[in-house]
Amino acid sequence: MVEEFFRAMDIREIARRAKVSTATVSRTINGVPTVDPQLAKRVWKVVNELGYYPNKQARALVSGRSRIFGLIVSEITNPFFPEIVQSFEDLAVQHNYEILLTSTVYDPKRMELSVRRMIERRVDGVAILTFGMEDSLIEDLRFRNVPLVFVDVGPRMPGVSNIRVNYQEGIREAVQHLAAFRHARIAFVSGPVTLRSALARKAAFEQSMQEIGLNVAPELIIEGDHTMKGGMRALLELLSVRQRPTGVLCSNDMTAIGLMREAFDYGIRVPEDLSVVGFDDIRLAQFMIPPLTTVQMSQTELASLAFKALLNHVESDSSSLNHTESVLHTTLVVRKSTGLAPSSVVAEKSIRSRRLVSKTAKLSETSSG
Amino acid sequence: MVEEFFRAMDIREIARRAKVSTATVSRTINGVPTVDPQLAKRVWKVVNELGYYPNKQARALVSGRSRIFGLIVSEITNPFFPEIVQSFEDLAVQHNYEILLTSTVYDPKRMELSVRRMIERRVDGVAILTFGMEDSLIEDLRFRNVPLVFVDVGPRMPGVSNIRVNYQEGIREAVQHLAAFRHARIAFVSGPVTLRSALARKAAFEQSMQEIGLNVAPELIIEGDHTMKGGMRALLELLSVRQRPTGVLCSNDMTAIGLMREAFDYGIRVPEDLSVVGFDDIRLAQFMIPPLTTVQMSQTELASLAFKALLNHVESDSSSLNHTESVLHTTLVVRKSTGLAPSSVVAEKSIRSRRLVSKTAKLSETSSG
DNA sequence: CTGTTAGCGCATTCAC
DNA sequence: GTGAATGCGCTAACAG
Repeated sequence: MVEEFFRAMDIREIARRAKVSTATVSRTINGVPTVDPQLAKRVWKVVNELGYYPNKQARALVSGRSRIFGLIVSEITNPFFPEIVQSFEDLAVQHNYEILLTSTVYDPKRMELSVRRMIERRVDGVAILTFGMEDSLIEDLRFRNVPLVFVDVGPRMPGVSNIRVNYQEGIREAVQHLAAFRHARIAFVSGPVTLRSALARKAAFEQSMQEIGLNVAPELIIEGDHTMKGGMRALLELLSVRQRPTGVLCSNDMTAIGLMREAFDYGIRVPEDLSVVGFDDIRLAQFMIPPLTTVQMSQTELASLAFKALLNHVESDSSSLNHTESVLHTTLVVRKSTGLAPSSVVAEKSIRSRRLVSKTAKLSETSSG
Repeated sequence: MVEEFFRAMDIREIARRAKVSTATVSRTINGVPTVDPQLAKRVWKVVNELGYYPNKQARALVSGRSRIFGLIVSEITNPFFPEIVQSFEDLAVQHNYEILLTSTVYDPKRMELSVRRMIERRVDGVAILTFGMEDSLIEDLRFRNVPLVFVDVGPRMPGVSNIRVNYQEGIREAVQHLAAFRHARIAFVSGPVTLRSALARKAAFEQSMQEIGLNVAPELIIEGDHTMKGGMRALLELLSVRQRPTGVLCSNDMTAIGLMREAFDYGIRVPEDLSVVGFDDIRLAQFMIPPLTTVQMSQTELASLAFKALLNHVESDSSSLNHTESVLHTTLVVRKSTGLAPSSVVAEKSIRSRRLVSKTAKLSETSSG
């Protein structure tokens, strides 16, 4: 059997074979109701037989809309993002959009490049989830009328929507949960102080403590960096403090995970010796040992709010001059990394500040060195 | 100050302002060397002043190449993938490509839709990382001359490249590592039997055991499903066996993590009571408690091989009729989830098959119920 | 070396 | 209700 050689199919070819004009083919495919059912049937027949798929590049060119939304994240490997990307894609599929995903990997050049790529592909809108962006880049986008949506850090201007996160709610719950468990010395491991979102979490912590008359000891406020390593370092700092905390709230889950990991190495049991609370509720949190109690900031909802905001912009006639402000709530999810505070005597006793060195540990160091 | 209203910039506008033809603008921007430096300078000046970015849609239309590579994964939230996506994007940026990421979420409809989206956007190639794909869909792609690259499961045909994974290497290392630690009863938790890659791992395990004269007990071969839940279930099955294993090799890291999590709940210590080895070496593995010994299958290298294969196809003149086969090696990374086998007496003693129920646990169940 | 012209594949006027 | 013609923004002939 001789296979027919591949010829790039186009609307013209369909038209020829269906014996109609290209305009009719276009109308049929796009569901314009004024097409004669007879002709439409002929067109669909040919389309299906030939497996014709319209060229979206061409469509975009003539229609002026690419049906692509940009999604800028700081790093896909940050466990906070995959969940968002997945939800965002689900919505994109649903609305017949494509998503152009780029990551900045904390590199200003890369961030600039991201924006450039978005513009060159003529995206219909951009969701920026990097917790910060240069004004000049925002200007680049806005100058070209590209609708934008930010989380937390967006400017209040036409064409730019914002999702404000209510950190206070969840963090207050976390602090009160700890207090209910008799914790009085509660530490906080912040994110990088350069991040507005990190600062907001810290402020929420401090306020929540004050609300219930708890003292926030300065030596119990540690600056982390939202990484696991940062969490590990934070635990070390906390160990060196004269009077140790019995509970600790972390600015994100990765920090909490790193901190728990280090605690394990030092023989500090969670939650018996130390209660740990995270923030974000990444999927991983529930699979930690023990499962992490954390403040949930729904990634699904975040994605949904962002997508809807963008969609709203492109669909509104007012040429994207509107601007919405939505708010994302946070709430505590209690799992097993928090428990009753140890009495201070017991606490001091049970915290053995020596590394557990096993044969296995030694072997590992040898084989990796 | 009155802002100049935005006018869609195009090559014609640049040409007018620089007092040259559109062809010259095009040549300049594309670095064609035969342009008079004087004119080029004038063009660049205008381009920079106006912040002109070429429209890639139009470029793609006329050039016939979109400079987009498709990347189909099964689920972005599977920790195995983000690392790959990141590496793939790094390469894309480097080579001036865009990536169209879609996930199939184990849904045939969605898989079909993925392929359709790829075709409609006229991608220059597709990397398929879903460990399986319908022949008819492959045919759809190949019929349109879209270069493809598969991992493990690709057909051997022109225009289709394959990355074969050498599972044997790493798994043999793992088995021998366990054997060196005096483990004789070693269990294996497989992936879904419908997955070729899972089957290959299991076969590699069995062969590795036989090579060193170790018996593989049928009751110690458990069918998992590459999820954490599956790992949890697997541990339960292993507990019910008359003579328990002292070591277990899992078909992927998620399984190992779930298994360890369940072991924790049952008071089974890793590695003192049970040595656990994973497969994949996802980033998370090193942050487990204890850090997971696992067989590494480099995600970075996988991404690189895939990208290069695609690039090779589009750059070769032979209209993508070539076909490469590359191999991805695997190797054991020893961390702390493996140790000396307990003597069988000790093993039975230390495995306490009762759930640890604490007040915290109760609280958690209450608050989530 | 530069400018003019003709499409790339499609949606959309405008006549009929 | 349908078709012929125009143009989206750009590159690649082709002349000059």
